[in-house]
Amino acid sequence: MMTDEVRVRFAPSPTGYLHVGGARSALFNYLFAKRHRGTFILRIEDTDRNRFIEEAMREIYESLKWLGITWDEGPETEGSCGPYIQSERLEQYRTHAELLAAKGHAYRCFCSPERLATIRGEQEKKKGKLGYDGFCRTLSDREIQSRLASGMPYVIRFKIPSGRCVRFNDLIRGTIEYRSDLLDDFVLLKTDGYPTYHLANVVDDHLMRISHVLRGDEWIASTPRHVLLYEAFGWSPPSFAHLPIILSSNGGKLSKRKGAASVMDYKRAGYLPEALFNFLALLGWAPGEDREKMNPDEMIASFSIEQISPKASVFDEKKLEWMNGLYMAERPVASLTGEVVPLLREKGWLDETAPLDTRYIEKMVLLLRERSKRLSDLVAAAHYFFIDPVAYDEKAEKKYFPAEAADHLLLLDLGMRNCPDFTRNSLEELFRKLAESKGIPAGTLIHPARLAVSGVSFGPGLFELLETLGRERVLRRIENAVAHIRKKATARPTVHER
RNA sequence: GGUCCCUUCGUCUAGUGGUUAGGACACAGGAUUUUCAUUCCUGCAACAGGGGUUCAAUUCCCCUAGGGACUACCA
Repeated sequence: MMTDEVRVRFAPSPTGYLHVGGARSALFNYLFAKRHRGTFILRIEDTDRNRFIEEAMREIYESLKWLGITWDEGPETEGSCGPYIQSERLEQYRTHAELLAAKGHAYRCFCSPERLATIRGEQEKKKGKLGYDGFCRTLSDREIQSRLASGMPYVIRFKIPSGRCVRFNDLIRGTIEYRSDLLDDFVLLKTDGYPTYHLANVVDDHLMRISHVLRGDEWIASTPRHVLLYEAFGWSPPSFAHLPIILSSNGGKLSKRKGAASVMDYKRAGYLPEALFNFLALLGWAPGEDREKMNPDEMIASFSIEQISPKASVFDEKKLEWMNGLYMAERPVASLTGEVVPLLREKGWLDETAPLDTRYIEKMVLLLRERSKRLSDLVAAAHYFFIDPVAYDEKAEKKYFPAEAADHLLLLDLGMRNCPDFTRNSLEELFRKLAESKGIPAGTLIHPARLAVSGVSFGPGLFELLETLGRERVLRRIENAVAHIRKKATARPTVHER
């Protein structure tokens, strides 16, 4: 090793959206790089032309940026080891595959997909070892030349050495051993000239001087192949750490069908990026000291691979909700308002022809923020700030809209009409005094008033709510409610309720 | 089938050869409040099972069970 510089990479393949499991891998790489003042690299592994999805690259970039995970080298930022998109490095892979062939560590294989399927079928029947049988290993030069001359398609396979014990150290689990005889001669370069993951990964990690490979634990079983590849090239392998997967609450994989799976799903569900960042970091990693809510700098300061658990963890959305609530509470109102406005527009609650009443929306956000766990909850609770209630919650109406409530509301209407400044304090004074003069509990006025202005029986403190809504809206809604109650009262005699 | 990985409250986890096995989320109860939410108390709840090693194992070793990954010209 020339240097002990930390260089890590997140290497997704653009086959779809960025899964939260992938995001967590990216996050751990990021935290580790920052912890050691190293370099975090983004590399796109697009060597499968069949599964490539154009849209996916953009979604990956967008998801990472939204989460606040920025890369030091990679697409869009570049760096000294580019290009960082594998389809732009095909020459590199071909050269290296040929190099291995020349050194006797690899060979051309002309076996047809049909033959491969046949031997595979037989192996399955015999329940023996699966994998390529090495048929083309022993082709003579003459046979190879004649097939090449006739334009027969071929792949380049790695020649697995026999009788070897392949050992590597996993920073999270310790030593892992495999017998090389269990491995088959895997493909390095495909018929179409693209490399397989194994080749591209090893070549790039070496060329990009990657010091630590932190990746999903589905790669454990492939690691001995990679180790053998490094050896064949004469390179020293990086350190490895395999991260456990993230499961859904039912113990299975996290999937779109069972709710959310991608980073953008969580954005759409109303979560804040800093909350998801914090939550994801704590899945499989714990800094000790019972600390949970941490900002990125704190996480970076205490991050270490040794503290990562080898155990798969369940994504507990309830806990994410709780944590999101904490971040909602500390987000500045102006910032939260910026997040909420587009969502209100989607709902069609904002008058697009009028100028945006930011002051009003900010006051609303201030009232709703502490009782919302997600942006979507806040928006869901915001309707009556823009739309007059057209109906009232049924149970609440039975409880808070008795016939005499109309008289109470009318008195309040009169009082509020004459209330000099319409602030929470004077409104509260008005309510309390009125209740006192009528000899009734203040709640007898408060509850019907809340229902009248909001249509529901819960929400912010009534007086600040009234102040925020403003006199005009409040009086209009109170009068609507009075009319509603009176209409119901006169209708009642003709209606037999059960 | 083969190989490999994993196993502390329901969930995320801390932890140690001798602890009342700690915290957080969730859940339940209570306090506060004009409602809801917040907040604050309190409670419930775990070392997968079986063998060893040891004066002593949740902790070290082995086995079993359960879960998972890989076993492609996918990553």
